[in-house]
Amino acid sequence: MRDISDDMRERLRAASVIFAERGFDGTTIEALSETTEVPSSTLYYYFTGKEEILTFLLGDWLERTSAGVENAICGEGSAKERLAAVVTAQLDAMAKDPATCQVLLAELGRIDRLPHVAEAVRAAFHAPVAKLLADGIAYDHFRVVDIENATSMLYGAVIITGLHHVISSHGAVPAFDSTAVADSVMDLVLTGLERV
Amino acid sequence: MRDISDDMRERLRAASVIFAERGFDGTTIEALSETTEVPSSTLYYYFTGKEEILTFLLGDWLERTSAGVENAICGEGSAKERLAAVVTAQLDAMAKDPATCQVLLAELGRIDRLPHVAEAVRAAFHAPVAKLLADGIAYDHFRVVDIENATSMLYGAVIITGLHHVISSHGAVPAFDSTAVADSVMDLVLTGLERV
Amino acid sequence: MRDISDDMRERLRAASVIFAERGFDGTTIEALSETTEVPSSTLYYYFTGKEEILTFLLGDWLERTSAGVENAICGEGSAKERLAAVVTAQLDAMAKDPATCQVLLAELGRIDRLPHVAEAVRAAFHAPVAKLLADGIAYDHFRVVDIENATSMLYGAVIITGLHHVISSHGAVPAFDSTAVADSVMDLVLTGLERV
Amino acid sequence: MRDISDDMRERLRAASVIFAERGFDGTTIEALSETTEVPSSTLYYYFTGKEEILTFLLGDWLERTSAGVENAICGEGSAKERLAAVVTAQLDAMAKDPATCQVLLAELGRIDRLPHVAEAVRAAFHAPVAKLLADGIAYDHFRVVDIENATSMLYGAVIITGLHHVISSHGAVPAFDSTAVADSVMDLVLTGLERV
DNA sequence: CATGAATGAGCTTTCATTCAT
DNA sequence: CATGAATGAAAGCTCATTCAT
Repeated sequence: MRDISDDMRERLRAASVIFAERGFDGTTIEALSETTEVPSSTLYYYFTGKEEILTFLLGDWLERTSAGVENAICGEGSAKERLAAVVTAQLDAMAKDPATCQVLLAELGRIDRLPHVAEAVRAAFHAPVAKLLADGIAYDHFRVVDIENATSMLYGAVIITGLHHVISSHGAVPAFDSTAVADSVMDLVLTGLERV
Repeated sequence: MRDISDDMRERLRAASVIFAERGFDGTTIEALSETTEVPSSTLYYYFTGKEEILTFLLGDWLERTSAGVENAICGEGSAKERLAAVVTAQLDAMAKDPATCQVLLAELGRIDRLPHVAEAVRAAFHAPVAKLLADGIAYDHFRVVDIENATSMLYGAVIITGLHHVISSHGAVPAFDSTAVADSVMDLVLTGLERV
Repeated sequence: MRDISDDMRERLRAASVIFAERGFDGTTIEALSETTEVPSSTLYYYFTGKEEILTFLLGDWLERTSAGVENAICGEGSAKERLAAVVTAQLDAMAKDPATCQVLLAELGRIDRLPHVAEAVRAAFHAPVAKLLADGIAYDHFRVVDIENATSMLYGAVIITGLHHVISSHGAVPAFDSTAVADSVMDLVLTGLERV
Repeated sequence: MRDISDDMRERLRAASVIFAERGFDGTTIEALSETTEVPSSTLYYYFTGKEEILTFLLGDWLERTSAGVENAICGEGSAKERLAAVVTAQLDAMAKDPATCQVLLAELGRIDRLPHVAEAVRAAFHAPVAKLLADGIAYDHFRVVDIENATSMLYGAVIITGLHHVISSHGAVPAFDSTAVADSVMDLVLTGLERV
């Protein structure tokens, strides 16, 4: 993958929408070429193939997401507050770029074949949550739970709820109010369903 | 789709594995033909195409899952107990047929294009949970929460956690201990993270 | 080809229309099966294949046409009168069964590969005309012309004019007034264009 | 259809022969590819399919034929002389490119599905003849006849006679002496059969 | 005798990818 | 550096045909 000029980066944004609408295999290079107005052979000049374009788009988004999450995790506050900030950052990234987030989730099944992306997802979604759960337990703010399961559950709750709102939004940007959804998520996650 | 003989139904089971390994688009009819030992033209005799085969497999599994869930929801016990039973039934279906469940989740992004399947997923996963949440709130066993979000979260928590264990199991059947995972899920969902 | 029962013969009539509408290759056995309400494997029981069905239909029609033409040629009257009767008989056969006649002409290009049919066409169209031309010249009723060319021309004039009317008729039966068209054809053929 | 380079145009000539030998449906893209030495995917790059290749070939020939006919019709001389010139031009085009002309006639039955070609046939064959018949009648050189029928007859006489000679010639180029055949045709058409 | 079930053979079509310019 | 032109490879799909019953 060659260095991507800012202009090219800009044009490529539109490619996410095509991937989101048609899926990876349903998307032809020609379609990407038409949408981005970059000749297909030029796409090949910059990328080694369709998969690398996908990787680039996902990587770009995950990088930005990671940055936001990183920010949240390093902030002040208790584990609980920082966890809320992390979830908000994750949902915010989804709300702001619904197309890319939809692609990511649609291609979850393919992600094992894209180790670079899998690692970035781990870095942006799993790792911060796992860390804060551990911190919270260590500092006695959280109950002692199975961290592995809890991380999966939180990851699942966040992305599926986010995806639900992304799909319901039919392409609006931002797709939903990330703070409100994050509050709703955190409320359940922290307090649980049960009336005590 | 013609009537599927029992023999055919049996052979088709193997197709799920191929779909799980390679994804829908990565799976060729020829591959299904080789795996099932049914000539590709015979597959076309029974199904209109690859998509109908996928629909059949998912439908088959979702039907069985629905049956288990239906059973759980109709049982005795409080909303809380029945919710636990539902989650256990869902995770149990996943553990017992990891390949099909993996296919389903890998193709979540495509599911809008398969309305029949989308409806079956709703019937097997969303609807029962939404109903029990409403019941639990009505009978004052659960706190008042946003049912839409809570349903998405629970759905996400269950399937992503299940999927996590399915993938970790590398093809073992059953893929994981569904009761143990269900307990873990229910613990967090009912009580929440926060130490009180 | 086995003996065709009258019932079968009756049902097969409808097949001409399909051949006429879709052409030989565009017609599937399944389409013939549906139209005739004879199962495709039963068609194979009676015929060796699609081509034999076509041959049967054309042969059937050509036989009837030949019978009419034979009648005309054997009748009383001068070569001129009998030629008119032949042309009328040919056009009449076309008008009465426009579908089959359209198939015949659409498949003219294939006819060399169906020697049996080619021979029947010769018997029903060329030979009678050639014979009457020779007779007419011999009896000094006709000018001396190149019989080969004149036969082709007359054949072409008759079938193309007939086809023109068949196509214009859009499926009506009879497709046109064969006597009127025959008069028109004979007028030109006998007298020529030139004002003398 | 993309712009066809001269080289491509040259290679495509050979395709007519295949179409003539095997008919449209009997001709596979692969056969065209082998004959023209153009890879089948390249054929698809230039044409949308087999039908467009046929259309191109027929269009090419009809254009040239039309040019010759146009020339004849615009020439000096009486309607009679110009009609003879038109018929000669038509037969000459057939003699010079027997393969394409054979394809055209073999696919006459399909021509309604190729409106562009049907129109070109009309322009090259019917229209000029109809016009000259009308002219000849108007200037009192021809008897008053039904122009519609007479045009069909003349069209039929010309193409069927031409086709007869094309088939008899077994691929020789030119396939026959167009002037001689045209004379023969015109003799009959102008003077008629009847001895007066 | 007639037919439902099954399939071998093969064609059209698409597309990722290359490369000369 | 960027791209228009070209193509190899492979997939989906159709259908004529067979045969056990």
